[in-house]
Amino acid sequence: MRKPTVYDVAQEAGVSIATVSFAFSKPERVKSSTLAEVLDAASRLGYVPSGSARGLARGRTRALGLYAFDYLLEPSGPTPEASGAADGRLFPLYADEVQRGIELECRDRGYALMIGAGRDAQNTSAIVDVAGRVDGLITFASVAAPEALAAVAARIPVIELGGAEPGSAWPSVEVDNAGGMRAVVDHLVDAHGASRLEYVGSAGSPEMTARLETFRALQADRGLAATDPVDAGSGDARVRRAIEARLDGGALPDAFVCATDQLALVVLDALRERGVDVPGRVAVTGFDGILATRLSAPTLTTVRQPMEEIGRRAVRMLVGAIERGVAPEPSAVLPVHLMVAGSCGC
Amino acid sequence: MRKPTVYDVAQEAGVSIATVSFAFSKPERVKSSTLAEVLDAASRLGYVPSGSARGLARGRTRALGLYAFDYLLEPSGPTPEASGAADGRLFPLYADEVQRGIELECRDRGYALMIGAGRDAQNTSAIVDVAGRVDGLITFASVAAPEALAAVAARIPVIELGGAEPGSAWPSVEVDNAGGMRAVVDHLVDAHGASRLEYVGSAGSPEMTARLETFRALQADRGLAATDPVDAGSGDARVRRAIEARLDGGALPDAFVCATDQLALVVLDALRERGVDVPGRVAVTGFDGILATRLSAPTLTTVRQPMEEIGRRAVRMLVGAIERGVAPEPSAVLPVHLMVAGSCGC
DNA sequence: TTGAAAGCGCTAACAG
DNA sequence: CTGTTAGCGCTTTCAA
Repeated sequence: MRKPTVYDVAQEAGVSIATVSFAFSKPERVKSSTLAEVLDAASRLGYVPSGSARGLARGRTRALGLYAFDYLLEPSGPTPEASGAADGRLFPLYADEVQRGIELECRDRGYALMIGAGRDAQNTSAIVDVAGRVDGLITFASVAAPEALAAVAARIPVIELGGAEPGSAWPSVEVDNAGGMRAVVDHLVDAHGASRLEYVGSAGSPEMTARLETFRALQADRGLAATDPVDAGSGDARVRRAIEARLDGGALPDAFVCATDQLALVVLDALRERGVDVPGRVAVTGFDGILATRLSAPTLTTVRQPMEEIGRRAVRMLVGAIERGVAPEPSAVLPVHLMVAGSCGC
Repeated sequence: MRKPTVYDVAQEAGVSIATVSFAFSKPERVKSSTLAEVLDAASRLGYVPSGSARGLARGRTRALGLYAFDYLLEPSGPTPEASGAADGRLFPLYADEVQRGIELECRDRGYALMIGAGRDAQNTSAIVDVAGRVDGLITFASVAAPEALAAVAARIPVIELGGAEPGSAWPSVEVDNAGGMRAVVDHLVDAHGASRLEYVGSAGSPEMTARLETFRALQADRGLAATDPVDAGSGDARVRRAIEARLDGGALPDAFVCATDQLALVVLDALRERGVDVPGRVAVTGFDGILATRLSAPTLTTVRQPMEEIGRRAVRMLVGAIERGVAPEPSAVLPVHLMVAGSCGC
């Protein structure tokens, strides 16, 4: 007597399977006495409707998918030294905050959230696998192979967080990276008189590219000396080495403008190890506004993204498209805010 | 030409649907040239297999479910005053850390995770809804109606985090609440000579009950004066009021032993508002070991639970049961560690 | 208001 | 190695 189905419930209640189905999906269409009998029979049997069968028959699942980073490949968060604690990922990072927004909005809209993550970033089958189970998919920029995403986007609405490649058939939710970078550079130059700025970061996603390009354009616009960006690569080692090199060569800029908070925290830590005063001798800025920036010493001047709202917005766009049966609305660009703190000299 | 199916792919590749199916599920059983043709046809068409159909036919979904708290009903985290910041849920809480462990282990095991949360805690249909879509379900203690859980547990393996009611047909993953509470009380009494201890917390879940009962038993065993627990209820107001009352009456205990870190942070904050020195005039202890305890002033002495491991263990138990087709192994009890910090006087 | 019956897209015997 | 053929459990016209 395993796994009772509509047939079992129907038999138990002395009705047809159609009535059982109606009893659950459109209770108002069933005579109330019949309804009661069906519900009673169902609970007596411990009936649990099959989501798969329902999804197949309906053609919709009322679930959204999130294809996330492969955590293990991610940096483990602010370095222990920088955060003063021994564990790995102590503070919530950008992706965690965004995911939280997604979870909340899904709950609000009555959708379940299916989280999938492949072991290797460009794994086509993993993303297709989660796509096959949901009515709409959210993915972080540049974690899925574009061809796989294209196939998925042809079937269900897709939203890429942090900017889709230009020309993509699906929209994105991103922030005003250029505006944020401009606010940082303007502040550094206008309020603190900095002129030699060095960028720390690397390309790899539309967001990172936008930040770097904007930084370069600003240097040019303002007639500041162009500088080679410190390529962060993956892991902290390269950044630390680059900082060491600057120190040994005696060539410290007025400020390190970092592409992310995590990088900025590494820079801060590398500088502290060498006893370099921040912001006295060099300023440091971040980008994202994760919690750890408020707890570092000095606190980190950064650009705060509305992370929870990014997630919520993506869900709203998806649900709107799904329920109206249309393509999702065009990409959204959310505003950012400069948060001045100790690391720039304020 | 919407949503290509196995039939479309089969036609495009000139084979039968069975071959298409095999090409995806058991590639080694298909001649490699045929396999190539099928895969090629599939990608040409942008084929995305239907998870619903697959789940229905296979009888398994390779997804696990997590029925979470309804976040909005939750306290919004350490109070802003206590954490010194303006936002709501700034720090990851117990449930967040556990969820993280679940996500990681699911990813490691190749399972997708389906997250569901009802608007009202005892909502039977919401949990049954997620249960119908997955091969195994994890839920936090006391968030789901026992009858609903029982029905679900009769179909798929279920694990309750934080202790199932005695006599439940499903296992739980919990921690050594008694041992943790004993460590706290022993430390307070033996290392700090405290004798008048007041408990802050309330019942409501097996874990909370275990902590309170142990506290009482310890008071009795050690011949300490029995005290009425401060019933925390929901929200901080009652706790704050209780603290006020103690202060106004001049009757401060030697220590407030709190059932959770969040409560302890509220107590800490209420005491600070009144200028009461902690630990000078009264000690305070928590339970859980969330991040915020390391950042409060003073830092909080607490009992650290292996939160990530709790989540991981639950997933492992579930997957083991699913893949071996047996009932899950019996409940697991994980160890805890006393973390002495500033709030007890150390 | 209820029932009969035709799928939804895929898997897995079982044949060939 | 590949094709035929039943289902898997539910929804949803269309009739009654």
